[in-house]
Amino acid sequence: MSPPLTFPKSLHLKSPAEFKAVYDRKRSVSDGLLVVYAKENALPHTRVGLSVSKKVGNAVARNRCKRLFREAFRLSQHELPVGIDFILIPRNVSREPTVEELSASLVKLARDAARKLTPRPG
RNA sequence: ACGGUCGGAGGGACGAUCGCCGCCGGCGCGAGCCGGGGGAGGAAAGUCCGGGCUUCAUAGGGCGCGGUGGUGGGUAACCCCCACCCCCGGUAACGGUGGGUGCUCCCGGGCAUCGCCGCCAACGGGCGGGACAGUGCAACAGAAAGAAAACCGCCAGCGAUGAUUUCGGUUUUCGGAUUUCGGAUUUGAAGAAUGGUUUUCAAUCCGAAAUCCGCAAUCCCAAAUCCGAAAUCAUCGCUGGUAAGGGUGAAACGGUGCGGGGCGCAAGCCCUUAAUGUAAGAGCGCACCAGCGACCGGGUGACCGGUCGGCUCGGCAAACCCCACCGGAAGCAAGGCCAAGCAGAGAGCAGGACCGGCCCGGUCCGCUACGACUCUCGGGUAGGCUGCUCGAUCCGGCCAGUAAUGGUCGGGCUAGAGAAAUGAUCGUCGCCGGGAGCACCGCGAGGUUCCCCGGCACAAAACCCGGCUUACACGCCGGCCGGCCAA
RNA sequence: CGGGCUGUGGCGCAGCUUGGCUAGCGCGCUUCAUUGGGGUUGAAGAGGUCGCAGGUUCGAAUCCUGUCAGCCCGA
Repeated sequence: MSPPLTFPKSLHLKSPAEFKAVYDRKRSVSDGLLVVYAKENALPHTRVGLSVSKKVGNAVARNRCKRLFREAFRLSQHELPVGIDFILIPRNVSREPTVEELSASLVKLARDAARKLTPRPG
């Protein structure tokens, strides 16, 4: 039995202070689709925030981008490391990616970021 | 049916799975769970206007600043909407013209087309008050750019100069000499270093003028020079008149047309009469058009129509400005409430604070101190709720009104997020474009169905409304006008 | 939400207030000369819908209105 694939507001990053804390941790990884910032949050779950600039397009294009990001996070949240805050930033504005591509990219980048947060000596 | 033009409404549908944000009901101490139902637009956009709402004070007067500007309505209000007035633009059609081309014949027309002009359908555009309140602007060109004159020109008179003609008068006509001037030739000299070339001087020849001498010397004719007078013409100057005209320019005290006949030398008189006047020359007279003013009529009004007068006074205020009207400011990050936090300290002032351009004026607190207000400093810091969607609301009927819109009756509740929801992935259908063939219809061009591929716009609430503007794939509907065909 | 600025050759700017004078300056570009060649230098030349649309005016880069794009500031 798989756990529910919900995405309530408690899993959102909201305040500017929370965003600033994640950025100040300065741990980021990226590929052709995404830039991911990460920071430990000492909570029993993972949270996520979205940062989509005006370079993406008008309001319709930005909303579309954020919805795709949220759907990718919702569907793959149980494959991600626990207890970390992520910020997702889009790259490669020219083409709209699919949810499957975003989920695969997000899982890979989240695990890399988690490894960067807790570097194993040796 | 075609063409032109203007406008309106829409702008994917259904289903499955997994999700997001409110609401209602039930269960649960609670976290939460279950069920039901709702969840972007015509422009939500740009933020260009106007309001509601909130706070400042219940938003008052003047100045300043800003805005609006035909008239009459509508509205909570408006840089909005409706109707009308005026001006400008305007294609087709129509009429005119006869420029180009083609065809035709009866050789000059006809027809077709293109061009130009006029009148211009629906329609489009207009920050559409005021230029005898004032200050300004108009490059270049032009005599002159706003005020009436100056200037050119024309006319008259006077003067000067020159030319021609006429008249009158003086002198001369042959030869020689001198001087001056002009021309030609060759020679010589000098300068520029030489040659060439050129300049100057001298010599010779020719012509003209002045003076002198000789001859001739009576008159006439002719010619030439000079002087004087008159006339004409040309140029210049002065004075006076001026009422044609002045190539320019976007624009120059408006434009077009006409001005008869008879007698007489003339002045003048007579006739139909509108037909006069000057030394000369029309801005004179009349008619029409434009404009102005007065009166009459119509319209609530902007304004329109008619008659008369005969004055003819330009443009730009989207230059400053003047007039009329309107506008207090800030904005939901407005504003209100709650919880939490070790919790204050010092100073200033008798007056302080506020009305956010200035002044007047006003309001509140306090008036001799347990208070009000302001400033500074230390520590700490964290937010949450509300405002938040029932409203100039939506749908339908009826009534008033040309319309915008208003009234009334009935029904409905229709998103409320907050790092910000309204979605993601599929399936079926729809629409558009393309492709290939099977089948069917059709003589044929072609059409219908099935199959495959691609596409389906512009754009997302952020307190809420009314407008404006801009963007928009695709089809749908309607109004108005035009000519043609038919009736 | 409120306020302001800019748009002119390929690039960076001036001209706008007060409408008319040739739309100008620097760099760049092209050609020619100079050089064995290049640079430098000199001479000549090309290149501008003045963001777009409409209006006012005799006349608009300039004035007015609308619109598009970009930038900045404040809360």
